[in-house]
Amino acid sequence: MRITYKGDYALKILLNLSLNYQKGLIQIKDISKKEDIPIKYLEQIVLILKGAGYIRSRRGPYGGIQLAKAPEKIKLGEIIRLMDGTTAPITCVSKTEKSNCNDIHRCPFRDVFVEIRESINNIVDNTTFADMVEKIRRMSTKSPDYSI
Amino acid sequence: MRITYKGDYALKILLNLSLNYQKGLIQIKDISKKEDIPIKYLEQIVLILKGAGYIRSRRGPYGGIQLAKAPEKIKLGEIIRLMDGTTAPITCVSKTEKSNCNDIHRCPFRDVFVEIRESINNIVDNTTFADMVEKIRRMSTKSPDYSI
DNA sequence: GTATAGTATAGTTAGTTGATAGACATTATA
DNA sequence: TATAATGTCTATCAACTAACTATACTATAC
Repeated sequence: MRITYKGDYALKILLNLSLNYQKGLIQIKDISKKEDIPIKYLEQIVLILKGAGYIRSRRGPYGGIQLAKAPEKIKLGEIIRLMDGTTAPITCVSKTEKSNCNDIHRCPFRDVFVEIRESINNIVDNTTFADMVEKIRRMSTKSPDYSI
Repeated sequence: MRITYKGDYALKILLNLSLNYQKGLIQIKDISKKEDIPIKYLEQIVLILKGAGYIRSRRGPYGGIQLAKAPEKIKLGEIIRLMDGTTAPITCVSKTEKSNCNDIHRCPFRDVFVEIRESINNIVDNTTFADMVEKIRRMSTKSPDYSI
């Protein structure tokens, strides 16, 4: 698994929205400024997240975006797979992408790769954005930097 | 971490050499045929492995390559890092590559990424080519396919 | 001296990533 | 209803990387 900027940006977007869950709309340009993400690139990522059902939006003045699901219902793994593809270290052991391994039964590395994949999944599929929010709240009771 | 063909090929090369450890030289072209790796690409990878001290070679007729270290001394992690870079899922938590994270103390994802990195390292740095050889021997007592 | 096999470096091709640009659609409100 | 604010959509591009290809060179055995 490799997390690219795209995936990292997506995580940051959803984190910001999670911190403002049920507090109204947040504007893309404000997230752009706060997280230092190029606005036009951010827009594209937002559209993907919206297309996948994670975000709701409203256009026009005072418009903006907000979470469409509760933070505790969104796992990091879903977002990483959505943006960057499989969590497997190599496609020959991916559950979500095609492989072209030809001697699947003789390769001694395979078990190792499967073990890695499972370790990763065990983490990313058991961590939600609610966990991230809680971590921030614990880190600083005031958490001034995340109130947009 | 993502393992590319380059890394995968390197693992296969060293596995073949491990299976023939202390049994003389193996020719690049034979590994190329057996593992179906384009020979010119394979040569480049062999040079990297040689430069890093994993392989010894002799040119000319009856030349070839062989392991320069015992299989139990070579960890999968070393090879993956050599060929494909850090094992971290994102450079902000890499020990071996530079990062440009600017709020290292406020990012709640960081701990998750560190946990993933450590899980991966725990696997790849505790598995050697001797383990792979043993796995093959167990899988088939004859292991006919690996005798070049 | 010639064939063999590794060494070295440069070039090619295809795909991905990260980003920019501009036109378009929707909405609030004056 | 006009206007400005905001998200939506599509196209394009530069940089990078992966994977491979080509060609010339060097050392060695016989």
